[in-house]
Amino acid sequence: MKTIDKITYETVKKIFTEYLFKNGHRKTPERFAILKEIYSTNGHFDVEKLHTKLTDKKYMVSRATVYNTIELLLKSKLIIKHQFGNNSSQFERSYKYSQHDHVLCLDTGELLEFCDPRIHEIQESIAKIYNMEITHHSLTFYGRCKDNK
Amino acid sequence: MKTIDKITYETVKKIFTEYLFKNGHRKTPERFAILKEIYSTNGHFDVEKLHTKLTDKKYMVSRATVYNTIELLLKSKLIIKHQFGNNSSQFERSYKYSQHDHVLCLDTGELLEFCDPRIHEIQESIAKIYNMEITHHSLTFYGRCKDNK
DNA sequence: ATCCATGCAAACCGTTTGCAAGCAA
DNA sequence: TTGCTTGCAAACGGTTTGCATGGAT
Repeated sequence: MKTIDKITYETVKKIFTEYLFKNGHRKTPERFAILKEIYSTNGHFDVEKLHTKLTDKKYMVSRATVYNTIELLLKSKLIIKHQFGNNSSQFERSYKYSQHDHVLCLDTGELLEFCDPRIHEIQESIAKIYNMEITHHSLTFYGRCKDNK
Repeated sequence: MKTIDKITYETVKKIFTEYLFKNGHRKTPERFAILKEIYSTNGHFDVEKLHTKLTDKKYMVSRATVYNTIELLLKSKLIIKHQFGNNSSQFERSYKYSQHDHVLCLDTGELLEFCDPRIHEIQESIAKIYNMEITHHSLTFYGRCKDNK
């Protein structure tokens, strides 16, 4: 059983509260329950998984509200979205989570994370060549673990 | 009006024919019509776009057959699949098309291509660190063109 | 009291599937 | 002739939407 990091949660709660206030959205208990659930665990999740975890904990939130809140959390930069090629979108918390990329094992579905400074260098080259402002990127390597017999 | 490169088409036709034969699939006119249509144009396409182009040319193929053939073309490595974050999958021909990555303009939807050798270097590092065999990767930068007023 | 947010269910849309008819081998 | 392939339509699954009810302000 993983307990939530109180300081981290207080911080993201504050960020979210400010975002909601600035954009004229209401502070509803559902929205904070969802934020708390997300920041209570590490790793990736999809909407279904998140919704199930909430309802399992007897916190009844509708799927529609989860989708709505996910949208707000994306805009407030508290989570990021990934599309790894499966049908459903994957999300992960982004506050205090160092920017990283992924390696997906095609055999086991295991998802590893890595960080390589050369990506940032490539990004700067691209920005210069195309005269663009790059806001973000998505990099995933697909492969197989050799030690898998 | 773009005309198909005869030599390229003859080559991919041969590759596809061999793939079908080796895997016990039949050589149907629909499959080759789809292959030809794909290799008649550059750039990215989704299933809907491809299906429309075929039926516009009075070549009536069902969507189901397009999906089926796309699957075979993916397996025979004649096309590759991308998921840029929209709902629908994007594809592009891959034979004689140098491996490249993408830059997507968030304002215009314009899709640029680039190739940077450093990605291959990162890939080799990852393969070594995680003891994996990397089969492919997906890298997309998202940003905005500065010269767009 | 206002009116945005929630919850439910229906709608949506890209993709997959089941099945009868067609055609490659 | 055999049985894989096609085409159609229905099913599927993640996501979005419409609307009545509820609750934040």
